[in-house]
Amino acid sequence: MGRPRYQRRKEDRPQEIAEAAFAAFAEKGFTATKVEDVARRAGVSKGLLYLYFKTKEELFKAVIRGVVTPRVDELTRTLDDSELSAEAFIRGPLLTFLKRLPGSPASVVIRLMISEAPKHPDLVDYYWENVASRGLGALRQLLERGVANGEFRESAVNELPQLFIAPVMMSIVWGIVFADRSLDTDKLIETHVDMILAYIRA
Amino acid sequence: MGRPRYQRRKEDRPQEIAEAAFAAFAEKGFTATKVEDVARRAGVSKGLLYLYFKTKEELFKAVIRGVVTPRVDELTRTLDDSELSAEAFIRGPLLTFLKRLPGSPASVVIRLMISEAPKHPDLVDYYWENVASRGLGALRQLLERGVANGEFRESAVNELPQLFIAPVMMSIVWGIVFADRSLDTDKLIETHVDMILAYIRA
Amino acid sequence: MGRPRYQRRKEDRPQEIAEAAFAAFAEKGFTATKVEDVARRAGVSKGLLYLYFKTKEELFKAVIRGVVTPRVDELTRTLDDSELSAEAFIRGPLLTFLKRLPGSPASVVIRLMISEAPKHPDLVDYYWENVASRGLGALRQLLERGVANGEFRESAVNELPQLFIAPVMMSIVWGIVFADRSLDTDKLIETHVDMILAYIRA
Amino acid sequence: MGRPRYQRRKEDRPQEIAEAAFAAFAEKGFTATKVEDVARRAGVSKGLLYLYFKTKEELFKAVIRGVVTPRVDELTRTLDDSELSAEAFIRGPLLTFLKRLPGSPASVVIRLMISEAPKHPDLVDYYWENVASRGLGALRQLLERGVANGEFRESAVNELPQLFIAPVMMSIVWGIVFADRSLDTDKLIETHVDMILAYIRA
DNA sequence: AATGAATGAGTATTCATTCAT
DNA sequence: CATGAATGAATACTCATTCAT
Repeated sequence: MGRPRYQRRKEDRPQEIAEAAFAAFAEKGFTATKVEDVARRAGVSKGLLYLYFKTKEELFKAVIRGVVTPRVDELTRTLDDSELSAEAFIRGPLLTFLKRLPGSPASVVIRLMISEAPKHPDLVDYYWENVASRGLGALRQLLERGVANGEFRESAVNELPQLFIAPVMMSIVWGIVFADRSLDTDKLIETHVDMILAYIRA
Repeated sequence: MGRPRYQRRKEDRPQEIAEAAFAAFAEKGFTATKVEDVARRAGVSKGLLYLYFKTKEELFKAVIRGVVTPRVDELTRTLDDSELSAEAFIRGPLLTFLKRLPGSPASVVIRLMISEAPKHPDLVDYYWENVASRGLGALRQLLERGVANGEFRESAVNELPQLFIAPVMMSIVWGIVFADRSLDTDKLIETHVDMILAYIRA
Repeated sequence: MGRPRYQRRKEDRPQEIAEAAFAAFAEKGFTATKVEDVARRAGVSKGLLYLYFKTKEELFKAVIRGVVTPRVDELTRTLDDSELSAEAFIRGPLLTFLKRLPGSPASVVIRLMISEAPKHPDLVDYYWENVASRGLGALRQLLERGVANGEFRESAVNELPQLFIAPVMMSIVWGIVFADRSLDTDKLIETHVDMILAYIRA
Repeated sequence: MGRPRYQRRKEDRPQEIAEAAFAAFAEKGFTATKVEDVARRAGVSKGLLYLYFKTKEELFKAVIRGVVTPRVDELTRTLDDSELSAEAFIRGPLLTFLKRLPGSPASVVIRLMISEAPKHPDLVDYYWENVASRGLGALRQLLERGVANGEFRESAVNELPQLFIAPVMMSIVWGIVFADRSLDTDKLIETHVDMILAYIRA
């Protein structure tokens, strides 16, 4: 009450609010989350929230961007840096990355995108440009590298990098809908990657 | 104006209303759909809607059931009837069935389930019992038949029939989020099935 | 269902509906009673009810009149017929009559009048003319007879026949509000009458 | 128009709203009063009303409590303080108190209790504990004091303190139903008290 | 005469947003 | 900057009443 936590500076405020909002959206979804709850969670008044975010929608978009951008940067950085063979990269860093997704904030973002996409076309645009097309592009590049150095044969998989994502999406959706009815997510993804590699190996 | 204000059509009403509701939910989701809109779409007054469905939630559940039940019945009937080898069945009727899903009402149901699951646990239960577990059970049976008559080797796929569904889910989610940014859904599913068969063939 | 009960004749219908309405009003009050419930209770369709009573209000008024009229007639007849001395009459038939009121339909009518009076001035007029003023007039007459033949002294009671009714009203209101928290109604009324007689005896 | 649309007055609001609500309930009863009307009367928006009272029912209960509590406190205080003989007390402060009731807010509360009792059992409980049983208890005590110091004889009145209230209730009900058809309330109550005293004097 | 399907005005309640302080 | 009191548009649901059959 009396003491501000962490000697708060005004620069942190938007970030703090966005985090609170993310947590709230993760729990209840966008529509069901009340602006007041977000403010309370952030330890801030409603008025102040509106000082930084013009509307609830603005807040939503900011939150999505805030979560998504660093994550995609991480992915592309990983891909760029790698010195491994394509297969070794897929079995190593990529597999690790994919297996992490279902339990990560990314899964929350996907849930939010699925629920809200129809009402937020500009958010979809943003997501497309900054996440989907970049991610798929990176995957495509990886596959092409594999073909170029004789590891992989040409195949339809080259044009459908979504195939890599499919079991991740399956796991995420399963988690959203069936929460408690457990599915061995790791095994699903591993088997899937194994299968792809068997299929495209030269 | 042109039409009579009063139109007795007791038998058809529930069905008509449910169809209008399905269309509305498909467009805007459950929460964003106003009961009044559903009524208008059905060419009916709000009051009449409430005569047949006690609450908006009841209506929702009825709609889901109405879409889901016949579809699942179709699936299990298809599986039961078949005289084909497991692989022939997968490449034939099953592939056809899977390829149809992304453009079908099923995809709407899945979107609704994803958005509303957290608020409708009983609906999830219903969906689990009548769709998910039955569908997965049928797939598992099919794979076991393949193993039994020497077509398939024992493998992880047997325990993860979700792998069959993954590209369908991917396609559906893609369609929800990216609507217009086309994805060759058929090819995705075909390639995926091809890949699975190559993987599990004895 | 198939057989009409009691070989119903159309002449009885309004009466039957009114009785059903009275029962419903007694249970839930006027506002809380749905026209549909009345119709169901009467074993009749809503449409037919509206054939006999133009509005719910009409029905209400008819019901009040139907209950009230015969009861008042009984009272005035009792008073007119009597050959007894005033005190004997009071201790006998009148006391009996008063003690019966709290458990009788009259008490329902009073509850309804209290709740609905502000919205039904014409009903109040009817009630005043046919019940209150006639009843009070009869009581006044009785008291005057007692004075005339030397039983009672002149006193304020003559001008306030409401004093006779007071404990009855008290009992009725108590019953409405406290239903289960019992009050010995009979004793209350007896004591009260005893007290009055002691007070006015010459 | 003239007044500012915004008027911060946190402390007073609940009180102001409760008063407006009391006035509205007094005029039209609970059910017939629209929340919007209460808000308008209080010069406040619907939303603000709901900030202070969670539901219309809550508001109702708060109003009843607000009116009832001070009045009962006044009564019990009066009784406790008195140094008078029982009869002097009855003819003095008690008579004054009783004569005031029919024109006071208490009468509104009683009307509301009569109309709403069946739907608000918890309100009845509250009323019983805080008004009825306390009031009757005080009266009983007073009568016992009179008996103890030889002023009064033992009589049924001791167990039926409701007898004191009867003409007050009669007056209140008369006022509710017949509003304009005047009744000399004061005289009714005075005569009644006179009568009781004559009856129980030792 | 009799039915009950159909209507739609009416009402409690919620919540994003504003603005006096 | 910061607050949270205040606003009011939006929405699910009810029920007296009508009218095609």
